[in-house]
Amino acid sequence: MAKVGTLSRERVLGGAVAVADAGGLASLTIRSLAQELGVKPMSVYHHVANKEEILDGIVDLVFAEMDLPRTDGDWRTEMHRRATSARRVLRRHPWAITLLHSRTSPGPATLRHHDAVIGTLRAGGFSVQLTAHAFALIDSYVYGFALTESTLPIDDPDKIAELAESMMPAEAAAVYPHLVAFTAEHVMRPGYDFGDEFEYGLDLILDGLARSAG
Amino acid sequence: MAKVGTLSRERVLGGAVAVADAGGLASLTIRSLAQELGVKPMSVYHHVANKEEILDGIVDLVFAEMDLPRTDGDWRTEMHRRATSARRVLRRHPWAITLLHSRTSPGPATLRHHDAVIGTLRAGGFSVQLTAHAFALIDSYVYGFALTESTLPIDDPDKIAELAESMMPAEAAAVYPHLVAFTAEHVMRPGYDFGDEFEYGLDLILDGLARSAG
DNA sequence: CCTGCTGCCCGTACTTAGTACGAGAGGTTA
DNA sequence: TAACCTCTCGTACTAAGTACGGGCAGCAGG
Repeated sequence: MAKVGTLSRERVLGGAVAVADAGGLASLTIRSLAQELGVKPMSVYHHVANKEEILDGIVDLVFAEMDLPRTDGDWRTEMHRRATSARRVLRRHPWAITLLHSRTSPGPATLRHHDAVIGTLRAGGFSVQLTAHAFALIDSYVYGFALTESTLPIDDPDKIAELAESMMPAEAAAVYPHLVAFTAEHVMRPGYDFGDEFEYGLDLILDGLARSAG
Repeated sequence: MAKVGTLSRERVLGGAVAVADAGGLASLTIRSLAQELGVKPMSVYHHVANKEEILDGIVDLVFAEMDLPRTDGDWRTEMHRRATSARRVLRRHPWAITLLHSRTSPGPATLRHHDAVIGTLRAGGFSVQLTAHAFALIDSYVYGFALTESTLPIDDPDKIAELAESMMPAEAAAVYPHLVAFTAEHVMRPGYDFGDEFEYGLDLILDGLARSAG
């Protein structure tokens, strides 16, 4: 698509994010990436060793987009802000959610992010033990929520009712009575938005942690 | 590997789970699956339409392994049991976690599972609204935790310290002070096991829900 | 007992993807 | 000007999904 100046590692990774955003992780191939960058496939390999390195690189780019909590701020405010930001970023790059966790070589932005989270909790008076609890709990929730959310046809609540209906033929009511009733009474109501659940869970978790932190 | 009798959809899906368990999702190819089943690649296609259908199928097999909550039991006990079971199953089949959420056509075991969860919450006195909250919260936590856990070199806590050390060169202490300190004070302690965090978070969440349920 | 149908298995081959190898173009330095 | 980099790309090999059609085995009806 856009071809400006020379290739570089930054342009390669930026292009990779653009391709993944546009067509999902599966559409990110060396060839599609090269086309996006206006070069031939093998040119890419002068800036990254292999595709793995591209994946590691875009994961770090995604982490870089998330707000860092401030160590000197109120822990609860900061945790809430960073969780909300993380979720927003993962909504923008749904492909990143599974990728984040399949990579084992974290980049600098990733490490900086975790450092800030731990630092904020410790500064907020959390013991090492409680920091570990909070870290695991909040992260699991945020990623898990994003993961669940990513499978829904986002940005179009109307589609959800449609989808739900197609998944639930009439016979289903006999076999899955609770699921069908729940869908009818809640999911298919106008104004339903799964994303609204995020705040509830996050607040419940932060309340629980606040109680433990004393 | 094992060749007994004729091929069938069941044997195909069972073989696919075995291959994925042994070598990860990436190792599951039509060719590797055929070899596991003792047949040639194209034979598989007489029992499933394509690879997508295999993926949908093994997701449903995984759901089938999880304990169902009992509608007539105490909601808290049942939710705890099913969350623990789900986590255990996902530990056994780590490849399933991301797969669960990339599939959009749920099978019967999947639907039955969700039906039982919703039914148990409603029977436990949860309003429709609160059921939605609880469902999203618990599931997000369980899947998110499993996702995080799946990236660790499981079943070998000693390896974790080693890994942590390799990820943290000496210079890192200056750039990521909190992360390095936390790792030294907590992660690298003998007896550390990330999996232990699961109970803490689950109890905190169930406590919070119990408070809301009144 | 033969004929033909049907279900299952497989041989062949096409397509897409990652990427090794090495050539060549252009600029830089000695 | 010659040796050297740096970057790009042409060619081609390998692995994977799977379309297409052939062949075989077992069963049904004549």
